[in-house]
Amino acid sequence: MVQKSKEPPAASPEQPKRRGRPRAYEPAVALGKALDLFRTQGFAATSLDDLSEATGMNRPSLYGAFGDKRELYIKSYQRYREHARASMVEIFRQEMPVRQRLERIFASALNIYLSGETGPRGCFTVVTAASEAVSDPDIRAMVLDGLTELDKAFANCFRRAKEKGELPESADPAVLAQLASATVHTIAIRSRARVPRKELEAIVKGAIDVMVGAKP
Amino acid sequence: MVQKSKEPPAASPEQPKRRGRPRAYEPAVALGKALDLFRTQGFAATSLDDLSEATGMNRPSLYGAFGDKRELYIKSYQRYREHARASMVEIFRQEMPVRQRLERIFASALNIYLSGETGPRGCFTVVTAASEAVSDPDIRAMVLDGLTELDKAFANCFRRAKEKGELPESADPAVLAQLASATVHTIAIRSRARVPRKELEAIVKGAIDVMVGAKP
DNA sequence: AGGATTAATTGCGAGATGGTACAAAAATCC
DNA sequence: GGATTTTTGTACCATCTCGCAATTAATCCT
Repeated sequence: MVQKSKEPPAASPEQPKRRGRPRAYEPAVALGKALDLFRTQGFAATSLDDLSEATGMNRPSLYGAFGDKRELYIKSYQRYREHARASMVEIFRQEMPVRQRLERIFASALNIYLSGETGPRGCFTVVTAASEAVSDPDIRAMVLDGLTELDKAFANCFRRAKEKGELPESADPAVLAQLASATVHTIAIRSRARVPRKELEAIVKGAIDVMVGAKP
Repeated sequence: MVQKSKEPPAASPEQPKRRGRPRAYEPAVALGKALDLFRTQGFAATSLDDLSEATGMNRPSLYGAFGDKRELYIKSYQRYREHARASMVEIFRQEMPVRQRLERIFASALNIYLSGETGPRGCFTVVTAASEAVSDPDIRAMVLDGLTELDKAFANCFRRAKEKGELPESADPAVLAQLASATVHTIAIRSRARVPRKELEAIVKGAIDVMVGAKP
């Protein structure tokens, strides 16, 4: 049991005055705990007991709040994506040189991939692609969407840079974007093999140099 | 049941005259079937019943021949690596331009990743990295070794090219190698999301153009 | 206060899971 | 032919799996 206090959780901004017995958990933090587990262990290796213990909810409550295990996995993944997307939007808000923007994106990715109490957990999209995506069409569609979203973000980045004259006329934003995505994927995989952060950062630096030209 | 014939399997070249009851299966093909399953479903999602059915061996035989599930997984992975390594060696045997060698390597990877009766299965190293590698140190070490081996092969490829004057003096074989590995990883992941072969080939072509210069 | 409403808890059950014990079967050796 | 060796087949076990029904508890509304 983890979330267990007599005090009801800090009321959310607008409280729709829920009737009945108040929840003993906060859905958002419970979903976060579930996400943590799924990210590290994967779908099949995570039992409902694991989830129950981590969230502090017992099985029926989990079921009532999120549906069955698969639905919980999907909701966890959606939450993960929202978080990643928010970081991305933040990085794209202000104007800056391509190199700096790329550095920020990769740094953000590394922070996400290397976090974890028991060790790096990598990218949830990659983890899902490597497991459930082959057998579950719905999950596969979400993964594909995640991959595409990253490609588009990078393409957007390179397109802007080209418009500003930061890249040569010959540069193809789509190709560079897929190289950048590939770099994200490779560090996601390597991080799970416990490749040290320094090495991952070196990979990122090398990739950026190739993509936008070595720093003068 | 799959392997079931009265005739004993074609005697191996040197037959050490095994005593006792002859096997009803051929270890090599059984391991291949196990590998197929593990590659598509992953370790946790593959049950001993699945393995038993696929290999045509019942559980006690499986256990006797390969040890428990984890040992079987490890042996499957080693077999996968041996196969991949053999393809690589073949490609490195004869002299050829960098571009051509890269094209061959990536084509070989695509063939491996896109094969599978029920759909593409991707790269077993990536699949393992995304699942068991975080929790099992031995398996993690094998995965790390697999990643490193690929890096080295590509580095070797670019080093040779540079010596032959195919690449500018400024080219860094190690950096290019990691970009090439990243490309392998990204197509491994995308293949599991059922990205069509054409798109994967386009990604490969774009990456090669960036790495060794666009085709004149 | 009392009913309505919502959530938590207990505990169950049918089935799958990984692993093993034991005896029957099929080959070789003496 | 009988002993020996190795593999197979059947059956089993303890554990875990997911999901659900029934019950209890806490709050709101009237």
